[in-house]
Amino acid sequence: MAAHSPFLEGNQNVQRSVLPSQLKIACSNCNLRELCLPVDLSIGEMQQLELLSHAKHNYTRGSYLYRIGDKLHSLYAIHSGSFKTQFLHEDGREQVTGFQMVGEIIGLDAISTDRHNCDAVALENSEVCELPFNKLESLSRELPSLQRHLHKIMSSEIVRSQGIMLLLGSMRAEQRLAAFLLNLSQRFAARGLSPTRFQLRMSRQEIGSYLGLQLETVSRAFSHFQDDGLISVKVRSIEILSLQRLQSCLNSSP
Amino acid sequence: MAAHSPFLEGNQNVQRSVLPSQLKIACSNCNLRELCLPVDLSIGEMQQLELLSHAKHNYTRGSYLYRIGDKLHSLYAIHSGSFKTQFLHEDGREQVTGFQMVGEIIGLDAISTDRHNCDAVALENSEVCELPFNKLESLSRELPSLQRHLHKIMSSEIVRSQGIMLLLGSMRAEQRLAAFLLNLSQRFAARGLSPTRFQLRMSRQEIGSYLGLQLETVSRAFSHFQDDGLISVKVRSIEILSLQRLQSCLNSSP
DNA sequence: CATGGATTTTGACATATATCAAACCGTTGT
DNA sequence: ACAACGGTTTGATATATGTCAAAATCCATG
Repeated sequence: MAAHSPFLEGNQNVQRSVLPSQLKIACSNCNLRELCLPVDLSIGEMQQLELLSHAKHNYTRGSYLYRIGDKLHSLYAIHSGSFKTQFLHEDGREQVTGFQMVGEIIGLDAISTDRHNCDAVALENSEVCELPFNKLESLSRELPSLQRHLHKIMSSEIVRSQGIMLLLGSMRAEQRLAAFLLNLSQRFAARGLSPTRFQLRMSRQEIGSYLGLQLETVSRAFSHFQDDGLISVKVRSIEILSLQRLQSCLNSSP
Repeated sequence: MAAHSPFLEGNQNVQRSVLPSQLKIACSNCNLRELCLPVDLSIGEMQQLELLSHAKHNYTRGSYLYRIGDKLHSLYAIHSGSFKTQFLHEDGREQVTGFQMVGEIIGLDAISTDRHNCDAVALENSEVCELPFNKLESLSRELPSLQRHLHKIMSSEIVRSQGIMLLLGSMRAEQRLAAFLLNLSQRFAARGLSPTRFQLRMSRQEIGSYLGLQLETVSRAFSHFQDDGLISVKVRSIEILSLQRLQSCLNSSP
């Protein structure tokens, strides 16, 4: 989706040198990548922001970060690990609406109603930084660049959803899976991780739910890609052998 | 989706009485329903907000409010008429991502990249109020309730998209159409218009694109609902005969 | 009021994906 | 090491929806 700029990363101290046009920082206690990186803040402002996110919490695989109906207190910046968000259908079935990884912000769904509209579940043991939403709002009233960036994050989420609507509405199984893998690839790349070899932290079931497919169809699509030499999968480990050829899967006509 | 509260509507003058807890207003030159209604503003603040939206523009059926790639200048409050938003696929096909009607805000997709990520096309002759985004941002820095509400509007859009993901990912043709009609019904109801008799301003093709179906499938679903006595359709005119029975279509298992 | 083009409906058929079922792993715990 | 269990793969079949084609209807225009 959105192009990511290169960045520095680390867990060193708070003080950073301010680089010419783009402030490159990593928060002392949390990689607030999404929230901080493109924002052009002074060091003093950064410190204010960091004060926001003093609380870091751990979540074990399968535990809930929040549940449908929970009151909105905070947004969360994922410091390590990953989550899924899911709607719960009246009739019991669930639909995965997204997978979130390191550096992404989770919880935006709750702002409209003051209550969370989906569940967020840890896919592995994970750490999140809590960003009390009231404080975020008041700080963004003082810092126009933070305000703008908060708006951008929300708008990105809208654009992301629209991309998935496109995927669900007009792509077939293998195109969907290709799009999904390429999206993961880009997100790993943007974090300086390998864009071709990574772990799938979610089950075939969850991938299927996200892509509007049955788990068997997902499995078959994986097998097919493998037979065609596009990827090499071993259950949860995947290597993309040709990003280019995978990309060309997206442009098949019907 | 979100519950709508009752409201007053009209094109009278600016001055309004402030009701106990909820300010109920209609802007003098634009029904900024989405933007104003749930916001608890003083009359002075209201006037500031109205100053924002002095520009009202007309769009004829089929004309573009904005196009993919256009620079973000403003959000738009629909004063009359309706629009569709659509993505354009690389390979030329388009996917409708939403239909917007009176009182709704359009343009939120552009904030993330400073450029519009979809086309917005008038479905009929329509009027919009322009809300320069810079002014909206600076005003919302001064007015916390406006800020909060702007956030809510964006978040609602996120939740709306997630609802459509659910629809596209796990409902079949007739369930999708039922959900679509019920959603329209609610939105008409919230505007004080008939929830059971209204015009469909979009083609079967556009409905299909939005619902991830072919136009023939949409047409067949309409016919089927009609045969079952749930609705009465005559091309673009529809009457819902039993909201309740239509609603029960949503809960069929597979 | 008649004509022509676009939209919608209906039909027959093809196909992608769902569904059901069984076999195959990989992991966990005893 | 073995058993037990959940997740995954693979196979056979069913079905909802897509596709193609023709007829019917609507709507704009002269």
